[in-house]
Amino acid sequence: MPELPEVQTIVNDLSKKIKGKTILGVLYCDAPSLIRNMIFKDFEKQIKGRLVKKIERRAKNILIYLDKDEILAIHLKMTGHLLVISNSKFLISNSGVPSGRYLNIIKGKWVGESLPTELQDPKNQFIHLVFELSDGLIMAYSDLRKFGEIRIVKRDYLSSLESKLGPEPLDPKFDLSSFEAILGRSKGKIKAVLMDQNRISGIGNIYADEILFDAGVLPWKMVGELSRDEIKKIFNSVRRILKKGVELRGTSDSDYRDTSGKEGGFQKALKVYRRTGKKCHKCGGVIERVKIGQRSAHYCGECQK
DNA sequence: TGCAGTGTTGCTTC
DNA sequence: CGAAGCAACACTGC
Repeated sequence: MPELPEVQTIVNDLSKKIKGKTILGVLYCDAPSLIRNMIFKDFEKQIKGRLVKKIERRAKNILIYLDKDEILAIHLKMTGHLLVISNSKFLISNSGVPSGRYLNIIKGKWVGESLPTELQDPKNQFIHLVFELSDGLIMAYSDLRKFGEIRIVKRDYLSSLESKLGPEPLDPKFDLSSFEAILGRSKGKIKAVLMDQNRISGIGNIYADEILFDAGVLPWKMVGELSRDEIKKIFNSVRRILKKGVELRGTSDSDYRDTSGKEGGFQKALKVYRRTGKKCHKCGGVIERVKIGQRSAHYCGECQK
C-alpha cells in the first residue's frame, strides 16, 4: 500500500481524530504476532491508559507519540490500514452474539446490525487489532496479509530509523542539489534508486512509476546515464506527483483505505501503474510492463525515453 | 484448477 | 559493494 501520500493522509486524519485521546486498552486481537518487539501480554499492559500526544510520519512509518516519551510505531507494509470510528452506537463483542446494536468481530470481519457502509467494504474486513479510545472512539487495524509491524518504542528507536532513511522528498530542505548529490552516489536503475528508502524515503512502486512517466524517463535507465535536464525533470516530478497524491488522499487501487474506511482519489489519476495494455492518455500508445528487480514497472515507450 | 501477481522490507546468497 | 532471490501472508484474476 501505503506509500508516502497514503501514510501522510492517515497521519493527518489521526491528528484530527485521536490527538489528546487516551488509549483505554485493547478490545480485540486475533494476530498477536503483529506486535514485533514484545510479547502481546506486555503490549496490552503497556498500552493501557496511554495519552496520545501527537502523530507524525517518517518515511512510511506512523509515529504515535505517547506520554512518558514513548512512541507507538506502526508500519503498514503491503495491506495495513487504520480505521477510527465512533463507538457510541456500537459495542465491541467477539462473542459472536449480537444483542441490541453490537459490532462484533468474527474472524476479522465486522458483523452486526446496521454496519456503516464504509465497514461493509470488503477491504475493511481484515480486522486484527482493536483499541478502545476515550470519548467513545475505537481504532482498528485492518491488514489482509498481516505483514504490518507494531511496536511500543523509546526515542532511541527513532535514531536507529533515522540512520536507515534518506531525506523526506516533500521537506522544503530537500532541493535539486540534494537530489543531485543522492544520484551522484547511487548506481543502478533510476526506478530502483527512487524506491530505495536509504536514499529517498516514502516512494514505492506506484509513485515511482507515475513519477518516471511524469518526468518522461524510462524506469530502467541507469542513474549514471541521466542528463542534468532529466535529473531536474525527475526531481520536479517527485515533488509534483507526491504532492498530488497527498491532495487526492492516496491511491486505493487495491486495499488502501483512509481512517474512515473510504477510498483515496489518486487511482483515478494513474497514468501508467497497472494500466498494462491500455492506451497512454498522453500519446495514445500502449502502456507496457517489465520486471525491474522483483517488481513490475509500467511505462509508455513513446512518452518515456 | 492452478499459479502468477500484489502496495514492503530485510535477510541471505552469489 | 550491489543485485537478485526469497520469505512473511492471503486473496484476486487470468
